[in-house]
Amino acid sequence: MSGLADPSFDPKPGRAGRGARPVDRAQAIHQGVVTAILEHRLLPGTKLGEDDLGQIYGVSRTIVRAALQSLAREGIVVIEKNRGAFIARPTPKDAREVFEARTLIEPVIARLAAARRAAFGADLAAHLAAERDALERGDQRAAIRLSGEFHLLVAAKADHRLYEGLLRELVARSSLIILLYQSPRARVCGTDHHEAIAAAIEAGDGERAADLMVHHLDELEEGLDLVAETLSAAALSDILG
Amino acid sequence: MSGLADPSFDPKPGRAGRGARPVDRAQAIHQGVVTAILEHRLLPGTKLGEDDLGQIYGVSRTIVRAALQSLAREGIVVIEKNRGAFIARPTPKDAREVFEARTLIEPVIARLAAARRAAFGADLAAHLAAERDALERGDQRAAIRLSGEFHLLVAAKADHRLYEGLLRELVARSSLIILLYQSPRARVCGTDHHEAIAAAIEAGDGERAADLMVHHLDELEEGLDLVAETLSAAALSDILG
DNA sequence: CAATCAAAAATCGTATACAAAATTTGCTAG
DNA sequence: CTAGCAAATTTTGTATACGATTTTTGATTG
Repeated sequence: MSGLADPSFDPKPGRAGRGARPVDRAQAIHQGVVTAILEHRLLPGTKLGEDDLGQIYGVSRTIVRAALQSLAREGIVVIEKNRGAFIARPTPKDAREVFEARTLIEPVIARLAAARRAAFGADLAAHLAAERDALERGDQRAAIRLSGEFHLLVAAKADHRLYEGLLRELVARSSLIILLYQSPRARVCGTDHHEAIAAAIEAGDGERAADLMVHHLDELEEGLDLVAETLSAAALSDILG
Repeated sequence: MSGLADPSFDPKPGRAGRGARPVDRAQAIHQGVVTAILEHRLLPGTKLGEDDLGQIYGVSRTIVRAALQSLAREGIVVIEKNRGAFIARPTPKDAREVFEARTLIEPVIARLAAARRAAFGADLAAHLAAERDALERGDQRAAIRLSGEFHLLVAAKADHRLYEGLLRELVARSSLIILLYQSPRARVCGTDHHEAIAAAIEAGDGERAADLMVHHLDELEEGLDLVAETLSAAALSDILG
């Protein structure tokens, strides 16, 4: 039906026509696509046809267009003139830039979160429990998504809107990067790092939290194989050759 | 005709109907608004009516809408449901966040630029000349805009797309912040700081460039009066009371 | 049988039409 | 003269229509 891969495309099924709140439909589509990316259900290169999305969400192309443009500005979707919208394929350079930015910003976020730990509920603990649970249940998709959302949760606690919004974008892009470049040997990220970071934050030890965060990100990046210059286009012929 | 202030609204006049390249019209509107903000011709709170902009640029509301959504995502325009789009009014907290982010990112950018100084033309020198010239001519608007563009020029030299795009957003927001909060005593920024930074970059001294950049930003921020909690809404009644 | 090219189908870009909401205007009453 | 309310106007939200571009299909030819 669409582009390179079709991972049984179905972000946020059956959510249409609810009476609760007719919130911004474009936002709903945006959210649905991002979640699908976070769960590795939408793969890089997948085409997002305007009519397709419109039909899935029961809205006109006008709304879909707004959502796609929004996604494009975040760099997780690429719009090619007169050709359509596709899930982005970050290049190795993109990947390095994203991780460099995260390594710069996230320790700062961790410090801020640690400084405001009074405002915490049991949110962090609850999240970690959910992460562990998904891992034990073998729910790979939820585990991957939750792993990314941990970072966003910390950012939310830091009470810094700008950093939070920026990180949201970076995490989504990271998801695509990991999907494209994670080397075979790299193990699925456990919750150990997250738990250690959470502990430092809740102890109010900002420096330690920041250090652990940097270490965590470095290890994540080391698990990538960013030499494959064009895994992108070459892959298909390699697989089937 | 429109909102709070109407600074003889006219971003990019008479540029329509050129034959050169019928590039993305939404991009043109975006650019026009940003430039107007950089030149302090568009003031915070100004309403950007869809029909108004459409008429000015000779396009339908569809295009205008795309541009406004793009501007809104960058935080320099606020869209209120069923009320329209307005130039944003950054709060003091917004202002602090923006400057904190700039203080975090720009020294890194300066280091990157210094490391790649081989790729420089005489761009930096030419820009500084333009800045000086505008200042001597007394062209306040050009001077303010060029001052912001200096930072973007350095970022462009750093060859880091992500940081460059992010800084573009931060600089535009800074322009609004300065307009809203610059304390009366703060002198108009001269070119001294920029010249020193440029010199360090061209000498390949990344550390010095980074230090100077931080110092420059700190001084910029110190020139702001961020205590006025609601200069925004209160101002009008204060002025006329 | 492979390659080329033209017609057909699908998809995007943009303008416009209509409904919903907010703002403005103008009238009336106190 | 001011306050409050209702009609009229303006403006935004969304769907749809139509032209332009790209992609696909299928036939034709070397």
